[in-house]
Amino acid sequence: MSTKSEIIRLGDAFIKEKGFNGFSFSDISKKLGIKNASIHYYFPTKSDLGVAIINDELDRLHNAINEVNDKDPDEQLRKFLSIYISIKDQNNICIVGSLASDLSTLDEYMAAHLKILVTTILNWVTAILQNGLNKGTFKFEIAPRTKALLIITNMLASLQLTRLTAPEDFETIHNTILKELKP
Amino acid sequence: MSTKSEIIRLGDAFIKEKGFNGFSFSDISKKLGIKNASIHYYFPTKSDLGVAIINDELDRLHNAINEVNDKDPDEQLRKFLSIYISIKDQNNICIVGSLASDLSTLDEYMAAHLKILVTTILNWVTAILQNGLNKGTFKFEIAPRTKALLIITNMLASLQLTRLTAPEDFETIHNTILKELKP
DNA sequence: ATTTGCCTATCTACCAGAAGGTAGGTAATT
DNA sequence: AATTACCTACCTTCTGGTAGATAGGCAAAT
Repeated sequence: MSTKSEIIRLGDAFIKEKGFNGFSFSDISKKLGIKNASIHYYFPTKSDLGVAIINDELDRLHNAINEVNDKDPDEQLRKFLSIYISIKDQNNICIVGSLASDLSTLDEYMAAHLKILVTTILNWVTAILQNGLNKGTFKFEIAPRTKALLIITNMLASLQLTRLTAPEDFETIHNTILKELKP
Repeated sequence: MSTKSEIIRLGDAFIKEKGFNGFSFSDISKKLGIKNASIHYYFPTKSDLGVAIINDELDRLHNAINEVNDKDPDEQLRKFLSIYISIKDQNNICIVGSLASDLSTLDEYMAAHLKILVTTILNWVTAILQNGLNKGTFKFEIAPRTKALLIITNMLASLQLTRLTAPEDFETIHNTILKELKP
């Protein structure tokens, strides 16, 4: 892997572990065995790195969306939920939750790209739910967009919260979401 | 108000606005017109301040719990939800969500006190829901503790997320939670 | 075939400011 | 006399960031 993509990968991991204000260029350069200045060569400012990390996440999200594009809504939703499961397995939190928490410390560029990421997720889940409702795969009484917001907030905050409650709570929430959608 | 409680009040506000790693002693001292060293007089370390802020939140939570202790479950739940509404009105996020996001950068003392705060909230909401279920005020099919987790995660993450989606989303989520509990 | 020159990816060395924190002093209050 | 609530002055480490050097690779011009 190239140095540039290694920097993005490590920055992404640090945001999920410690938050955007919780890591420094030194944290990355020490792990890679390079100097701080080499990171500035690829990313002039920390915000430039932040934007690159968000765009990288957006790329992977688009890949995930395309991967299950022609599958049924149940499988699509499971694909969505599996993203959070793998974050939980690493004892991290989701990048959206991490950056949204620090929103007022981010500059306009990072905020704008974060907004695109959030909108993409929300639109994807809304479409999955709408589709599942039409096909009879899912059953719920509220607007698909609202249901999407409820499910996304459940997953996002359960990553943050269940590190402080019982270890099995995350899985309980995950299973309950699927169960409650069943017709 | 005493300087000490002003420091706690400002620290609390900064955590909700910028996160624990997003503010410094200078941010507080400048706002209060005192010197950094004066904050260290009351709180030797930043973690000491963090613990005091969490304990202060816990005090206010206990007050809120006692305030509606003999009211019906519907009013108790509205009291709980009103806490998030007033945070939203200030365009901030909840302190639990903020600190839980930065969990791995907090020391053991802050983490332990944060855990107490989370547990207190979860137990309170679980009790409200259990009570409402017994009395027929609420209707839901899952375990009260699980339902509490779902509602808390909805509120917590919607504060973070809805700053990036549509402005009315927060209120929609709030109203949906109440509506779905109706028998 | 060799020189010239530019591009890439790193380095060394440095900077100003902010971070959290400490030591010791002082003036007013109890 | 002791305590409280500040202050000045200072320290160390870390922060994001900059300037300029270097060494290798490629590629066109001589």
